[in-house]
Formats: sequence, structure tokens, C-alpha cells
Amino acid sequence: MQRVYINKISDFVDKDVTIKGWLYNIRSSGKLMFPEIRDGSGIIQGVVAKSTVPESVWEDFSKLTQESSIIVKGKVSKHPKKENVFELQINDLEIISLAEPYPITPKEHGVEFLMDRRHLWLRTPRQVAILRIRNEIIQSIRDYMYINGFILFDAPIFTPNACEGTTTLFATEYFDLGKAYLSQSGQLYAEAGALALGKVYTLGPTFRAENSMTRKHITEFWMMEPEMAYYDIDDNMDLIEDFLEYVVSRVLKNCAVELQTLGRDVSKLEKVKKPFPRITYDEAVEILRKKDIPLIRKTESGEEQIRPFPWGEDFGAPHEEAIVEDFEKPVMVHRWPAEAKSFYMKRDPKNPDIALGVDVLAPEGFGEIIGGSQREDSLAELEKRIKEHKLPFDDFQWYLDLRRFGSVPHSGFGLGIERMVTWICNLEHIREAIPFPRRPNRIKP
RNA sequence: UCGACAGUAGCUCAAUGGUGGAGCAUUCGGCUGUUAACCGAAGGGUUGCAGGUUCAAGUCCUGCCUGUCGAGCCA
Repeated sequence: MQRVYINKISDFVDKDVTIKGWLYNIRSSGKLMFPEIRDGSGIIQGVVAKSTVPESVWEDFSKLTQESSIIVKGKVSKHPKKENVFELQINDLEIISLAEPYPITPKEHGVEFLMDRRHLWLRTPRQVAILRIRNEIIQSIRDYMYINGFILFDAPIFTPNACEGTTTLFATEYFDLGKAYLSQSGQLYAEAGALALGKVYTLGPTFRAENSMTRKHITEFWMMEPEMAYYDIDDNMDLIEDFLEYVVSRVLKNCAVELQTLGRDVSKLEKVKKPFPRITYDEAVEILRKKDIPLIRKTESGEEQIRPFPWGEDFGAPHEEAIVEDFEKPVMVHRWPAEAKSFYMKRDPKNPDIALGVDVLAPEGFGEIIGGSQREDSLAELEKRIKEHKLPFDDFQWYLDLRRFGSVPHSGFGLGIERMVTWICNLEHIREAIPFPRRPNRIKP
């Protein structure tokens, strides 16, 4: 008898099939039982009638516990009441392993309880849907990059120094060479790749040791960083919107069932079409001033509100929300005050106080999902900047070599995979966007 | 790191300073179309830890621990 997966069950109506999976839940009604069986691809309701199955099968079903692994055989039928829903009229059961009492019931649970059992929580329909969408996002990223001539360029995880010199890094002993740090970005290495291969991208884990306890931060997250030679900041933004449109459309096309499981309002995602709004930092500040959103600065006695919003300050959560709320697409904020941005960003030739950076803010208040820029390609400027930021000059010699030997205008950006998943899936918290999230107060399971 | 809030049965939550309860889960019984099924019964507690106020503390006070949310940092 053919073994089938539940998400393909509609192809087998009136056929006898085998399903290999686990018992998700079971309801009984005297001489009838309704086991819900999951196999990783979906859930199907089985029907077991005492009058039509052997007594041993009926007894075996009676003793089944939640999450017991089972193989069932039966005929696929249409649900008597529901459209496009299928059932399995079960006539045989093989118990592979009878599960011990299962801690995660179909009822409500708290976050801590579930996170302590993340390895089991992953089996629930909601988590399965999220991880399937994560898979589609990453696969579509790889496909987009491959189709468009980008070369996968894996950056190292052990690095000798801070890439951007700002955030706190995880340190570890590295043989006789002193401290090594876990990478917070593959960008600098991707720049070397871009000058070798033209267009490259990295896709791998990155690490930030900041004690950030918010719904948008994890300490270990996956980042995709394309880097392109002969791209300026505007080429970079062209790529960002084309890329984001592709990924979102792929999820809409291939993950309709999963989005429905999550209750996602897909009409919001369907609006993610080119072109996206591009506003300069100056224009964003104008929006904040018009809406009278102040800068909030901490003082010894508490906090003070500064209005109008002063030019040169970075945006916080309330500012991002105010900027995004009038748009239904990702918003690209570009050309930032250089003071607020990293050392490697190229200055605007028309205004040295401006850095050619771009932040992409997801709609619906999900915040920053992409940070990118045109990179500084002048050796003298970059040397000056590294000294100003008091970065270890020797460690950056190889990076400066990229400006010594055939420097070109080049650009790139970093996309936070989990933030993308959080947005697409409309999650409350980033911790659901990765199988085993790492946060400052959690390393297990 | 700072601020706010919370911690009571395996889980989710109630309980005016005055004898700690319910739903679910578990066990047993009932039910031939259930949908987080339902109905009946049973078992299940050092109220996060330490101290204090009080005739009396789950409840008020202090400290600690743990967690959640927010801020900063950013993807």
C-alpha cells in the first residue's frame, strides 16, 4: 500500500494509503474515535469505527497517548461536512512507540514553559508552519541569488576583531593566537569576494553579545549579505526592492497553507510590489517633525523630550513606526547622518556629513529588516576613518588592500533572516522564527 | 544595563488581610460524526526563596532569584 504525505492527500481520494506519523490528538465518541495524525507535512483526521475494525485495532487506539508514533492504513475520503478537507477511514494501526505522558497539550501554555520544551514545541502546527515558511524564504533567497548571477561566498565565523567595532562580541580562546571573536557580520569578507567574483552573497549565522531583551533581538541569528562591485547606493536599492518582491511572492505562491495556519492577512503581503518608497533621512526627519514625534533622551532625573526632532539623531522604535505607518510597503530610508553610521560607509560626494547608507523598514511596524550602504572605496578616506574610530589598524590591512588594488565603487546590504520570518509570518516575537533561539537568558535546549 | 509588571496544582488562571478554588491534563466510567469534543467521578498544593509587620499573610513591607514587557544597541 502506498505511503503518502498528508499535504498530498487530496491526490488519493478513495484510494487506500499508508500514513506514517504521530498522534496529535484524539477524540472519542463511544464506538467512534477521531484520531488526529500529523506527519510533518500536515494533519489529517482519522475515523475509527468499532464496528468495522478488528478488536485489536480498536483496543490499540484506546491506549494511544499523544505523540505516540504510529503507522495507519485506510481509505482517503472527503469530509462529510467540510469542503476541501479529507479524512482517513482507518482499518489498521501499528504502534511504533507508545509515548510517555506528553507535556504540551493542545491547550494554552506560557512562553517559558514552551521554550523549556522547544524541542517538542516544534511539533505543533503553528511552529511547523513557521519553519516551513522559513525554509521557503531561505530557498527563495538562494534561488534569487543564483538566477541573478550572485556567487555564494561563505565568510568565516572566527574573526580576529570586531567587524564594525561597535557591538559587543563573543570571545573565545584561539590556540596560541590569543582571542578570536564570533563574527557579527560577513560583510568585510564579502567585499573581498565582490572584488574577486563581481557579485557575491554570504548566508550564515552571526553573533551579537548585546544584552538585548526585546522581541526583535536574538544573540545568534542568520544573515544574508550580498555585496556587488560597481554598484552605487541607488543600484543597491534597486536590488533590495526587486529581491524583497521576489521572496515575498515566492512565499505567497508556495506557502498558502502555512500562511493560513498562522492566520496571516496575505492581502498585506500582496501589496509588497515594486517600487518601494525611498525617502532620505532629511525627509524622514520632516515626517517626524510634522507628526510632532520628539526625541526622547535619558537624563539623571528621568527623561526629556526634545522637539522638534533634531537632525543627526538615530531613530528609535516610535520614530520607525511613525515613518512607516503611512506606507503599505517596505520603506527605504537612505542618506543618513554620517555620525550615526559605521566607519565603512561612503560619504555623499555632495555632502560629507551624509553617509550613503540605507535602512529598510518592514511594513506593519516590524521595524528594520535590512541595513545596507555603498562602501568607502578611497584608501585615504578609509584609513582616516579607521583611525578616527580607533580600530586596530593592523587587523584592517587586508581590508585596506581592497582599496589599494583595483578599488571600485561597491555596495551591499545585510538581511536579518529571522526578522524577515517574523514579518512574513506576523509573529509577536522573533524567538519563534528560528528552531532554537539563543537569547541572553537562554542557551538550552 | 535601566524601568514597569509578574511568580498559587503537571498546564492556564481565580481567591476583600480571615478554612487555597476552577478549566484543561492524568486515572476510571458514559456516549456512532467529534473539532482545544462533551457528561459524571477520583487523585493532585511547603502559594519562587529568605526575613519582617500582624491575633491572623497567597494577599502588606524589605532583600534575593526567575520570567515577561518596554528602553538603548542593531539584522
